[in-house]
Amino acid sequence: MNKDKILEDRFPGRRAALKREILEHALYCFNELGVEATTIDAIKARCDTSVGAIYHHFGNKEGILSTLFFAAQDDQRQNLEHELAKTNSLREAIYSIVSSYLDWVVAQPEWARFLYQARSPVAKGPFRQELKVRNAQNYQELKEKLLSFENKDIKIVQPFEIIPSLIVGPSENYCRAWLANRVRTSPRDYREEFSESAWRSLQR
Amino acid sequence: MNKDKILEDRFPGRRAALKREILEHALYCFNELGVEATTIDAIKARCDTSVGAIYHHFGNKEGILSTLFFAAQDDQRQNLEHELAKTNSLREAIYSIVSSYLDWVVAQPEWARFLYQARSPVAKGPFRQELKVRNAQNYQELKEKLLSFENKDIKIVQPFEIIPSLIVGPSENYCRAWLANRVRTSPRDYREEFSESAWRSLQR
DNA sequence: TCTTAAACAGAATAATATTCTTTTATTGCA
DNA sequence: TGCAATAAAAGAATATTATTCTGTTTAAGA
Repeated sequence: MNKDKILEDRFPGRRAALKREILEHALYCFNELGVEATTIDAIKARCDTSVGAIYHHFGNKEGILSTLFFAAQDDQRQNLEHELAKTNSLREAIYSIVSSYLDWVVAQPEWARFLYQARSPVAKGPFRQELKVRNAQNYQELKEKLLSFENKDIKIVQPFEIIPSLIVGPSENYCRAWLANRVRTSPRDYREEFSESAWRSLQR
Repeated sequence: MNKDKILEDRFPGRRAALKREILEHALYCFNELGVEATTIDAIKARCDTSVGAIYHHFGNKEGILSTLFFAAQDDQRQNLEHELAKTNSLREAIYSIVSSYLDWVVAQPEWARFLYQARSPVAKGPFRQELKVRNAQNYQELKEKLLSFENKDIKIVQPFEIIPSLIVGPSENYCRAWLANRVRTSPRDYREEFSESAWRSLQR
């Protein structure tokens, strides 16, 4: 299954089997019950282990949460990077960013749901610094990539800081709605619409 | 001060003074420490009251959270409704939605910050049904308003379910970034850019 | 095989949320 | 005004949950 790949890629081997097990069930609990309502006991019960094992691997609840969060974010970023590398124009890049975002959410709905709800706690918790660094890095890489394209013909909105919001804002908003069952249609079905709209929104 | 108006409008009178006091300080704690890390004791200490008083007014922690959440959401919605009522064309409506959103966030940064971080917990908690109903209502009203405008000349993207995401997605994304200090420039400074971009993104 | 470090278990403790009982203040009404 | 009746508030008692600690087992490398 695809879901497990995110964990197996990052915590490989027989030795980390329980670690992956705990993470998998913790993900389920966080999504099902919410972050605060998920107790260590509930996770323990679901994967039939001990508090000792959980605390050995993660230190505390925040540790489980952050491990999951960074694993998900990293997978999403890798996916984007991979798709973005193929592009050769700004227009292609926009399409690639939007499409890979929508595809990832649809392929990993549980991870995506978690990513949305865990951001705030992680941003406030003991790993906020790591989150900041990662965000800054991702932002820089994206900026360099996008600015590397020459644009003779087309005028793009200024300044750069609003551009990421214009590109992914609508897709993100729709994906949240989809994951919360407020809309039914899969985000993938709107790849064209969101890509083209993003592209139009950038031009001036 | 403006901040208090949200509470005074909804919990008026001398009798509710402590209730407002608790809410005000709880808002501060939730934003400062995060929802889960905020203890009843911390709130109690900050407004120099007793656990009995807190539980008398709100039942439990979730009650405080939900009361704050719905107060904020309601104020934001009222603001939008008020601005939207003045409009007479689709284009005006788009501008009004975007502008009132940006203005509200800038006017009430603490409430906006809270709204973003409290959505998930409320959606999972005992008030999820009320949240659902409110969302459905707001969605219906917006839909009716937007579809009420005739559009002879301009073709708009289909179907309707992606339109709200196209309109507010970018603004929302940017406001989040601003409240997290990832960007410096006030969202208000980009009223024109976000309004025009939204409008362009809708046309096909 | 032996040593060492990691993995795991579960009882003990600490922190936190919630309940319950009592006291005090406020309102509505005779 | 005075008198229920109800709401507000306090804080001790309890229940729930997170975390620590100590001991035991397991696996890897020498």
